[in-house]
Amino acid sequence: MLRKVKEVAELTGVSIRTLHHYDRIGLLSPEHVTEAGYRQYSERDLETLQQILFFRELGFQLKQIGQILQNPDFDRIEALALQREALLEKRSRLDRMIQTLENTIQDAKGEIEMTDKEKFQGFDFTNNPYEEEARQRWGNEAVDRSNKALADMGAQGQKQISEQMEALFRKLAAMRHQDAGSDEVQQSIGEWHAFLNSMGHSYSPEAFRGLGQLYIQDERFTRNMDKFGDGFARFMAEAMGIRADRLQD
Amino acid sequence: MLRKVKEVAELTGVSIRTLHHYDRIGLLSPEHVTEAGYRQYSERDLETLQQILFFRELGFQLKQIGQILQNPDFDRIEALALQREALLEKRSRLDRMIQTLENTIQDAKGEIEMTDKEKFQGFDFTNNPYEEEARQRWGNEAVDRSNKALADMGAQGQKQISEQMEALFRKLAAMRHQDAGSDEVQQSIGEWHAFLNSMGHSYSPEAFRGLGQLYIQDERFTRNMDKFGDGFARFMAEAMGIRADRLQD
DNA sequence: TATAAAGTCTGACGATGCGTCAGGGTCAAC
DNA sequence: GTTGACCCTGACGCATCGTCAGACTTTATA
Repeated sequence: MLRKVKEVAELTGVSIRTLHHYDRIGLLSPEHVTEAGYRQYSERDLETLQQILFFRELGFQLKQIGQILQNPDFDRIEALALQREALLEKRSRLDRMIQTLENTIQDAKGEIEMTDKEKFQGFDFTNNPYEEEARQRWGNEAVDRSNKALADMGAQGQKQISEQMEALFRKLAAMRHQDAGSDEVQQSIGEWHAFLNSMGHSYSPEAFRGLGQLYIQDERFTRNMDKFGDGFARFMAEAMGIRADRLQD
Repeated sequence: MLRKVKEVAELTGVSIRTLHHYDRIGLLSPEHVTEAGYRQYSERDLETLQQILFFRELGFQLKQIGQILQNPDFDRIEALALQREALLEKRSRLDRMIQTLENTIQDAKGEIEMTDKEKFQGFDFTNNPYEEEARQRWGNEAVDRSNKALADMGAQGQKQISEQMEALFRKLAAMRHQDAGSDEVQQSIGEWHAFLNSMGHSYSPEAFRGLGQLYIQDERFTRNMDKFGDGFARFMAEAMGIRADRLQD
């Protein structure tokens, strides 16, 4: 069943102009177009649109959304699950804001006292929902560096991503005999997490740790990583928060 | 205690550039500026910034926020209370989205079936959080007309607001012998609500009805409105949803 | 106290995500 | 075959900052 723009617009709440725009930028081109150039949206197009709207709600940029959707191993159900987590997170941020607001009201009435910091709880407007967590865990510099690296990449014409990854891995591999908990290591791990997130993966802290598990449990990963040096996979896992005492020796 | 930009930025999570911007457009100019031109934000500035961020979170445009804040009878506590309501509303929208998402996951797995409409529940991206309610109650045309009128106003140089209000009142007054529930009257009431909302007041449906109460309970209002015709205040109250049987005769 | 490092300023240009015409074609119904 | 509702493609505009660049000020360090 095919629908024209107006119908889609009414059904979904986005404007016709928005649909045009998404078509133009290649984010969502209707499956069919009549000879006269009329857009005809299929059921699948609607699914895609729904995906787009979810990601948009989460603060992703349209360009990123496009990349995510056309990624060959994009798994819709997995994405939905991730979005669910992110929305829940967003809701708790809202809850914090509401709490802040209620406190502020009492503060304004002179009933309680608030520090300035408390007055802005819940107001972090980072694009990536997990970025703030990352900041708290690893400090701002690492995240900023990583963000900047990405910005430069986008700006100056797509310096190979794998190159960046490898560089980061080599850097980490060089530290593989240090304490996995050391500041230096943790900084780089932070960069790694931020890097993954900015690639559109959006790992929550737990998911990120889960990734660490994978590095040592799935031997395809292990083998690949150990190319960077013996025991590198284990080192990474440890650095990513997998407890050493849970690793079999 | 005065703070410089960086400190404020870190405290509140907004960028320095944003602070510059808000200064430039006159939305938030720091109370003090050093001889060298360094911005110095006072405690009150921070309060204002907090207000701004709340309104921003609610989707207000900076221009509107400016108007609201500099309105002489802007009551901070009242505003905070209104914001609280709006945030709660926003949260329930989020809840609806989460619900939609969870259903979609099941739908994708083939466990349940969803209509297309259901797949987009919670995705209305109107700027004014109450606009959708207004649309449901009074239909799109009235709201659109009102929005357009405002747009024109802004565009073509500030046709006097009071003029618009009066015109609308006169139009309503002309109908004051009709049934307050008639379509025609309700349309105009819809315009009135939308008009108030777009002025930055953001009346929820209940608050709007409360306003109706005011028209007949506070004699300053009553007197003023009855200038448009005898019994106009009562007519308005009724049209705004105050039940006739609660009016003393 | 001199110098470096960190912070700040003011332009100015750019990006994002559409809104909003204008001008013109298409479709369905009567 | 005319009307009215829809649709199309430009093209411009706008809000809200991001992102330099170039220059100045303040703070920390040696």
